[in-house]
Amino acid sequence: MPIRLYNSLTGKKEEFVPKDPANVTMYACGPTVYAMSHIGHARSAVSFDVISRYLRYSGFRLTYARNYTDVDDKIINRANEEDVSCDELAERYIKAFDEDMASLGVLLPDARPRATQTIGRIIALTSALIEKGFAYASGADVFYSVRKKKDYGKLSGKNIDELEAGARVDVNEAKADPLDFALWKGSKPGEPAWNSPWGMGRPGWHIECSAMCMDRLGETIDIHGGGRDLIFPHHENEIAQSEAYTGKTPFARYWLHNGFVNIAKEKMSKSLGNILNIRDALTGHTPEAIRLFLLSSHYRSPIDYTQESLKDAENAVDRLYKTIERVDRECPEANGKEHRDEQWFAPIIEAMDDDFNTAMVIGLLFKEVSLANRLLDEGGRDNAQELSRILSLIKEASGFLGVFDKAPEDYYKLRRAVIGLKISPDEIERLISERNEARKTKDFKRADEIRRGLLEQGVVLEDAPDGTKWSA
RNA sequence: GGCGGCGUACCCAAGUGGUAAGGGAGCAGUCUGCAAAACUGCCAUUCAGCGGUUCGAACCCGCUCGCCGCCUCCA
Repeated sequence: MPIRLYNSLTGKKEEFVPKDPANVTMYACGPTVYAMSHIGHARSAVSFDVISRYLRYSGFRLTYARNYTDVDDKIINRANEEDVSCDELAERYIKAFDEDMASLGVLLPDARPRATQTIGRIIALTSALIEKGFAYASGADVFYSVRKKKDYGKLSGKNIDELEAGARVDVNEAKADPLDFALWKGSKPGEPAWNSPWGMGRPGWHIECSAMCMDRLGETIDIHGGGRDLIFPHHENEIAQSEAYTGKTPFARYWLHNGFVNIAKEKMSKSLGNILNIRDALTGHTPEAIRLFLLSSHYRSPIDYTQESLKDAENAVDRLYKTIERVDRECPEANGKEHRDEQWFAPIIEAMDDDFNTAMVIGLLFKEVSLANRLLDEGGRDNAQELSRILSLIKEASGFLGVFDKAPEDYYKLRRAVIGLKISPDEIERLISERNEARKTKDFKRADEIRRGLLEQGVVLEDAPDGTKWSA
């Protein structure tokens, strides 16, 4: 079964046929590093992380690049506000972004180019576009002329005349046409600047991605991704300038765009003050819960972040690890045996092949979790074969989902740290013994008192046939 | 105004032509000293509404209503 994916360029789900299956290329737009990254950045990164993992899982040899845009108006403004250099500011937020991604289990892309390290290529591209007649210098600025390429608008479905009528574009006398966009901007004193044929200056917004992309992956790539909002103007402009430069169409064979994360049904925005940083989301929740939350909907759908939806994800992760732990305990012989069964795994592959339908995969996994518990209730050891199959299945899927890949005890350790459990495991064990003494002498009042006390501190007790278990 | 998307149970969410996955919540039962967890059963004759195509539609077409995104920086 081939992979099918939704291509924003054609508006259809298409079979994925890479240019060269032995060397698949993917580029995802990374953050502009001027502030802490938020849950929306996390969604984009997690989506393309899963896609890259799955392409590799499917047998493609993939080169995946994700950039940092580290020169930009917003960075300059912020750096001025804080009275630090642009480099220092960018460096700080690149580091923070990397840390956030690592905690969410996002693997490092093969290449992580920075705009400021690709200036030579940007200048070369800009010069070439002028030579080819697609761009023009105006003072110290260089603009791309959108009307020069007749298929401008093919990604976003816009046409130039309607955009013109929209009149929401800024008026700039230096431009021949209000819709033209800057490839190169002459810099004011104090701004980051590089020497160029047009004087000291810096790149415009869209050109850096074309440059980094070509630099790392070549003139035609297989997959180009990013958030939905980048379709216009960013990706539209990337297509225009790249195709004008190379003369090759298409620049990217498949365009993939992830949906937004809304906060309680509202778009995150500075004016609403509802931007949820990854770090804030990470206090009080395990990274795995956040990742599961993000993967519980299809990557193209909008999702709504609420306290409750996170709690749901948290419960689901707990349920899964609790079940794995139970299998380990009640049927140890199920563990360790690799039991890859194509037949049983087929529905999961089918779901992933269908435009990376992680929500479906998660549904299928939880069906297996229910089955595992039922088998254990019926007498685990008789079902070792079946249980080991389920364990293998979860392990296999966790490889590309990036969740459910820990040992249960590691997960619980992390969870205790996240919720800030004050009481020590030793103290808990001591109280459990005390309670079990009380239970033996039928002093249930005392026993319940201890249980209630622990519950108030976030510790839940379970009296199982083979002893009392606790969890946070 | 232009372009695009969405509307599936109390909540979240798959399913896109063959008769409604999964999770959470809730209710009842098994187990338990009581709980918790797990399991079992119940919980959408129906997929915003109305028409149409079809042997058959949540899935295709048309219209209506509602919500949202992009068109300006944005993941």
